[in-house]
Amino acid sequence: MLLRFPEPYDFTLSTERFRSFGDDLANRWVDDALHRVVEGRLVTLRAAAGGVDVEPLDAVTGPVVEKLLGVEHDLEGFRDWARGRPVLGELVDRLPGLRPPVVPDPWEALVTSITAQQVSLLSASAIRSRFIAAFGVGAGVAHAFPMRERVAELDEAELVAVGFSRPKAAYVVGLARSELDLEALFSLDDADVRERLVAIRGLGPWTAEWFLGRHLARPRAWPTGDLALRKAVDLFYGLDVHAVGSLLDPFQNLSAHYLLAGARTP
DNA sequence: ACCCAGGCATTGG
DNA sequence: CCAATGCATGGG
Repeated sequence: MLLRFPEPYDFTLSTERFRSFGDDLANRWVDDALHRVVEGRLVTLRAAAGGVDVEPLDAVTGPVVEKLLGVEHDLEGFRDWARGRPVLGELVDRLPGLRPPVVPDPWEALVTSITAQQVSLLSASAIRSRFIAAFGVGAGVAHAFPMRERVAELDEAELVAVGFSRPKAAYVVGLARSELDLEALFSLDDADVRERLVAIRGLGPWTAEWFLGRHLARPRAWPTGDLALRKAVDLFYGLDVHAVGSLLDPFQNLSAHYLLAGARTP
């Protein structure tokens, strides 16, 4: 069934991330389609004229898929704002229809970020897939991301066995066992979200900022510590990432995604 | 055999 | 308070 997005929307461009950095078993790119488990059922997303072909599309999968595909981003506002600007004006023209995907689940977003700390995204996705294969429930070509409750019961050694460093294994198990209500974070403002996250061991400024950007889709998220973003900012502006952040207000989040995508495909 | 890759906590000055 | 260090894997 067709899920429509306002034009311009380019599914293939928007999902390029999954292909260039390695998908994982919970977000699997096979046969020109993205596969993900939603409430125990396999859902398949494929490019289609006018939007995305989603199978099955119903009251349960619809909202998750819309969130996954970045429905919360104010892409129209961003494009209007970018028009006539030196760098982003050119990037929105060069990358029409790029609507960055969002991690639909907060627990998955945080664990995914922990796996990606310091190491290459390719290496992170390899480790993550072994983790998902071991502790997530399979449903055809994809697996559900391992549940927080399950991970809370694991021994750290079980995570080390799939490739986590010892510190990261402790971070993930500690987060799972923590009192933090991840679903409640969406009602807090950006500063309070950062504060709550950074208070947990293993979640630093970089992870908190990508949580704002990639899970909550907050417009001002701007991960200044991100190595790739620093390089992209230097490439396009020749300026420090902090200085550029204020120039991009209030569209830092979409700007970051466009700068990163633009730097990848010159 | 190196070195780097979309961090973070811990330790030592 | 800032600099140095360990971490584990995948790719070059």
